[in-house]
Amino acid sequence: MLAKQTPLSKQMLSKLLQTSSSKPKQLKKIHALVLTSGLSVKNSLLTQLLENLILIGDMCYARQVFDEMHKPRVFLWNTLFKGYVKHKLPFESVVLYQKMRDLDVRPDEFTYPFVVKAISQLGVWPCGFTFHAHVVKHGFETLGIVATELVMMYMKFGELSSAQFLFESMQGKDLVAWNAFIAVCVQTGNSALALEYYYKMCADAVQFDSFTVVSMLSACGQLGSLEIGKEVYDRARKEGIDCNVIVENARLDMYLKCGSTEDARFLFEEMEQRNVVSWSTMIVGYAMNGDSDEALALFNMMQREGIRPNYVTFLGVLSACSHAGLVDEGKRYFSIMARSNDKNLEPRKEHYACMVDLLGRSGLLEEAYEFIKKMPMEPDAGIWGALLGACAVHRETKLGQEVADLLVETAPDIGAYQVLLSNIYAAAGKWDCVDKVRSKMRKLGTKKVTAYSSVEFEGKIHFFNRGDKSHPQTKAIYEKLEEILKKIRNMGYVPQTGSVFHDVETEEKESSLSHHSEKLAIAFGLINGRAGDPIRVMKNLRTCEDCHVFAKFVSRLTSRDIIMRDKNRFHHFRNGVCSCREFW
DNA sequence: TTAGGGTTAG
Repeated sequence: MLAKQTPLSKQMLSKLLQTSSSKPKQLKKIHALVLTSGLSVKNSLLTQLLENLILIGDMCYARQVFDEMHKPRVFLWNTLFKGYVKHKLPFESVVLYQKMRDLDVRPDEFTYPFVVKAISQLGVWPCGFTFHAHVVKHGFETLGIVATELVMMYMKFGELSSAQFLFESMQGKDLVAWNAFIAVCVQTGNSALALEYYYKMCADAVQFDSFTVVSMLSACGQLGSLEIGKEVYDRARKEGIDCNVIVENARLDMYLKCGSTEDARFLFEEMEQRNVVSWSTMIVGYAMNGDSDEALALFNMMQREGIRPNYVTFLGVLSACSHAGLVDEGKRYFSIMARSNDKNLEPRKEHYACMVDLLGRSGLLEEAYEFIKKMPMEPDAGIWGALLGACAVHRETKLGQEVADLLVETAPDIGAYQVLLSNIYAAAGKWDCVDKVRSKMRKLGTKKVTAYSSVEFEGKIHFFNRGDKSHPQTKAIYEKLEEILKKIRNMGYVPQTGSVFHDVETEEKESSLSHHSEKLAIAFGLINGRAGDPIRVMKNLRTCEDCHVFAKFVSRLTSRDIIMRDKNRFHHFRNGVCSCREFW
């Protein structure tokens, strides 16, 4: 198709570029033709080639082509920045920016949105500060789009107050700026702040749209606020906001994250349009809520309906197998992925982590270890963490220690792993080793996350820490707790002081065990909620064994369902039994 | 001829 020696006209080359836009080999040949064509319009052809290369993601080649250009204009620099952002190559962006400065090319209003986003991706805080200064120097700070990117950058760096300050001082914020801020709050785990700004937005009479609704539903899912979530959606409906499949998927997810599989299923059946995200959300949600049978049934139904699963769907399927201890099924699904010709279904690290979790939970620790060794990619902290978790469950001190040593190399500052290791030692009664881990954590300044639980009541979320006495109803809560403890002790409840899953916090005296955040939250729920309604408790960390036993007894004593979401999964307590069947 | 916002997983 490509003539070898005859020089081609610009039009022909341009046409060729259009038709070979996604064929790397062809692009290379055309590139050579452009260079030897002797045409005076090389830059416009190279621009076209550059765009094609960015499209197919060959950023190295794109950079090479860019470097061959004669004095590229700013928009070309911007095009390359855009490519780096798209393909998440922030470091290359910074290098390019430096080159731009060296060559005295003035960035324009379009440059900074890309560059600031690149810095967000890079995640190096001092860099963010420096780039903000550059933006100010070039006078682009007041530009809405740049300011929005800056706000998002600060938020992603965890600089909440700076982000808020910047956002507040933005003049003439439009809907997109509000949505961006609310979305980034949710993405960074600051859902309560997102809620606050949603109310502010309403107070400022800014009309929200479907983007706002999605972020809010997502925030409510994170917070476990079923009431607020329903309220936001109803309001959106009343105001005539278009509730497309993305909104409905977000609503599905909100229901599932609040532990209401009934609401989710009802909606799922009613939905006019369902895509792979809808199905995956349901499967993942069922797995999270401990209904593995339903998750797998849905997966089969999905295939019968000819919906192609994606890698998230398989994460849900594998996690369903893991929570139900279905080792053989898990292996079978994993091999379906491994054998698939679909490049998108190749098992990723997360799938390997799921398999390690599945094997490990079922006590097949050696097999899990072997599985890791045979992985085609370098195991990361998540993989070792899964094995360490399994070692904790099965009190495998020796392997646990080995894994912990490896983990310290991969992820030295993740407190959760240190806590797991110390739990392993504690369960084995090796208190001297426990002390060693603890003092190491202190020395390294490893932060442990403070545990808290929350309950939503009348559109407000009530938070509790361990031994919390700040709630207005403190007196009543503690009295209720004492009353229940007395009653369930008579039913046979014994505090589980030597729990495997005890967090650093549970290491305190037994008296503090009885004041764990989830117990306070349950007591609060018993005082305030309507009889017959389930009590929904959300916990930011994994729940401890004692609270698990406690909740079982309370559900039997009071005939109320307790739905507790911890960091990993749900526990639905009913009449003394937990849906997790002790498998967590 | 370019720029800011949304759903599943982590």
